Amino acid sequence: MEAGTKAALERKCPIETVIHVLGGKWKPTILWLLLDSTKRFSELEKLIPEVTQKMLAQHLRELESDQLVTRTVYPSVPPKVEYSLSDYGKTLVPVMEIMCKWGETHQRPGLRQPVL
Amino acid sequence: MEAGTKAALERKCPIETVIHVLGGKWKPTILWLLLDSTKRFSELEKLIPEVTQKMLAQHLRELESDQLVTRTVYPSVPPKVEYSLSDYGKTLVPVMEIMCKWGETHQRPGLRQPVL
DNA sequence: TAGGGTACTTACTTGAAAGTAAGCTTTGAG
DNA sequence: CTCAAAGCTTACTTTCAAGTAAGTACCCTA
Repeated sequence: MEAGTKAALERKCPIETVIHVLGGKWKPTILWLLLDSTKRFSELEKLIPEVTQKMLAQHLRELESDQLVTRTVYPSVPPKVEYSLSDYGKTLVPVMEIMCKWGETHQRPGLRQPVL
Repeated sequence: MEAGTKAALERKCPIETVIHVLGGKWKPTILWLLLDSTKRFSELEKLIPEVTQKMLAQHLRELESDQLVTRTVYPSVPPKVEYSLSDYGKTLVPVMEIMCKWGETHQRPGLRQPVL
């Protein structure tokens, strides 16, 4: 660990942890959809038409490695893979809800807008 | 507005709005410090030694244009500029608190860690 | 007249995230 | 024998946030 890193860790705002796990371009949307119900890869593709297979796969892998999402493979042909919000992922739900609420209320013209 | 954008806007998760305003590398830290009290540019520099003047200025300008932060210039020599959390910025406090809490609880080894 | 303090800005470079396009695997159906 | 379906992976390119380093403006003090 290099000099300064420990101090940085101590001062580092825990908010960044949340931003880190939710911070991928499509992650909030994916989690939001999974909150509703378990979904297959192809269902997510259809529900988020702008996302590429690469990004969807990558974000799902990251959410899985963060343990927010559970991946279940059914060894059938053609393959079937289901993604669902884990119990751990569900601990994020109140956080997402309050973020959502603020976002809805305060998303308005005149402020800098996120890039679509 | 190009094709698809409207649909994207409608489906777009409001969580992204929050991530957008808090999403700069130093923004959560800056807001956290301003929540405590009004601070000068040079004070923020000292409190966040890793940030460069460029990034601090840029983030402060963005927070100001998002109306979360108020910038007050005192026309003295040498110049004095104070930054404080606006009333609007204060509406974000409960959101930041719950994010912080989740971050503190769930920041742990074994998960993908944010880049320092 | 030279230097110092405060609060920046500008030009350039680096690196990570995201996008594009194509390929792979397995097996049953035509 | 070939194709389609599902769920990816790989190689390459583009975009954009962040970092580096230097410069600017102002007036005061020594």
